[in-house]
Amino acid sequence: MCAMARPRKPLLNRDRIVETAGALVDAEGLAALSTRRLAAELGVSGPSLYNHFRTKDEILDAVADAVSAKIDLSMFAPDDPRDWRTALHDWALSYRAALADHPHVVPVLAQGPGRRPAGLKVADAVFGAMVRAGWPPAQATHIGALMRYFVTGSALGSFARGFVDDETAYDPADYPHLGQAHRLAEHREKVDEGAFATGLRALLDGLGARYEQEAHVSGGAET
Amino acid sequence: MCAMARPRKPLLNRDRIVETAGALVDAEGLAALSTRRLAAELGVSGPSLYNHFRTKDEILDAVADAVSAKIDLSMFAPDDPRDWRTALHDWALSYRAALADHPHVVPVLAQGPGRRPAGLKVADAVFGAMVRAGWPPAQATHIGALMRYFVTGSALGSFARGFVDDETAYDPADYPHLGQAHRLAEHREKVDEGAFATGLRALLDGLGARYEQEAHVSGGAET
DNA sequence: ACCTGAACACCGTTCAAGT
DNA sequence: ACCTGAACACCGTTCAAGT
Repeated sequence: MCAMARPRKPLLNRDRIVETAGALVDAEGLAALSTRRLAAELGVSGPSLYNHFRTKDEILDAVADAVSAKIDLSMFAPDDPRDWRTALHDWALSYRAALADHPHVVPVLAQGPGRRPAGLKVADAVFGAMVRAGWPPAQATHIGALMRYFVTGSALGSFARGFVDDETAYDPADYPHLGQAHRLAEHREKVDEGAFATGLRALLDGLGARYEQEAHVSGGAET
Repeated sequence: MCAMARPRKPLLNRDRIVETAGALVDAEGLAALSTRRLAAELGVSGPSLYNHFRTKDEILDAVADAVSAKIDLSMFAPDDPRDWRTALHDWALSYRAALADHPHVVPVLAQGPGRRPAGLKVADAVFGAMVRAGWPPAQATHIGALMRYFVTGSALGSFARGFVDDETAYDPADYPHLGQAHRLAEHREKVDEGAFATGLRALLDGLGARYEQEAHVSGGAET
């Protein structure tokens, strides 16, 4: 056959690597992503990847950022009609949906944006919108942070999936109130979505009360 | 020297393994925990660990459960005077403090209790207390879940640490509102604790409003 | 510039062998 | 029962060599 060294057309590029890595992580989890396995999937040898990324972690960062890029930020645009409360609500749903589609990537995203462009765009958009709505910068920072806590926490640890689907696992003598815990696995989605909806509503109600109470009169822009 | 095969007194036991593994993870992170490294730290050879744990993951589970065991649950005791709102608040602080002491273990804990006894005790206590306070079981389940989302989310991704301490990292053309983001690393703790306090307060205020609104009269089951 | 195979220093786990 | 060294099938990454 032809001697393999450098093809005239590159076999690899960053996009193809990120796409394949993402598919692998989605299908089999973070542990399945090894440079050798990924390279095999791409039809090249392991070290080839290092012509396009400096480390495996950089590949994983790019995969994570591709997930962040799917989060809807339109509600934070200056000319969007939604008030800050509705904007946060709609954003949280889109945020959670993006992570729920790629649960294995959540541990990476939960660590914060770092230098990932799409992750930074998200942080920038929510901060800017909250300040425009009248929140003091310190509070706007807190809101961005606490929303991330809640959304990534909910996406990372599906509550119901956190219990084992095995009746004998939860001895009533040890855990008097967990009699039905193994049943959680059955209606997993309902529990997770219910808990998320309840928490989001409580969070926004609580923030709303604080907003009104603390009289955010504007010296400049107003709602 | 003496031929090494089986000492009359076992060199290893589960507690010693878990303790050393926890110290290693705390000091150098999850990636530093390898069976060979851990064994070396314990003065034995790698395979010895398999006499006490079936897999490395089981060791990690035990390390995580030791962290859960440090969470204060006294506020959920039936004879404790604290109302449900105060109990949730105090519990959240203790919960977060336990995780903050062992940040590298949080990704494991965030996955849910599984079969870990201390993790299950936590879930059992909060669920029991919420039902006793008058919440319908479905809502009590949601409360346990959403509190875990928020606390693990906050412990997993320190918001401020999620940004890079490098002024050039955040180009104002790309992120118009992140001008001071690199400064977050400076007052890291203040930001993280402020965001946590703001979120916890909003969450409890929101739940409180819902509790009153939905008339949880005691004396029997309620919708 | 971009790919290769060989090599280095690691992994988790199994297993027969020792006491 | 509990530890050992050897072995298996893996890792991430470096590097000289090829085109």
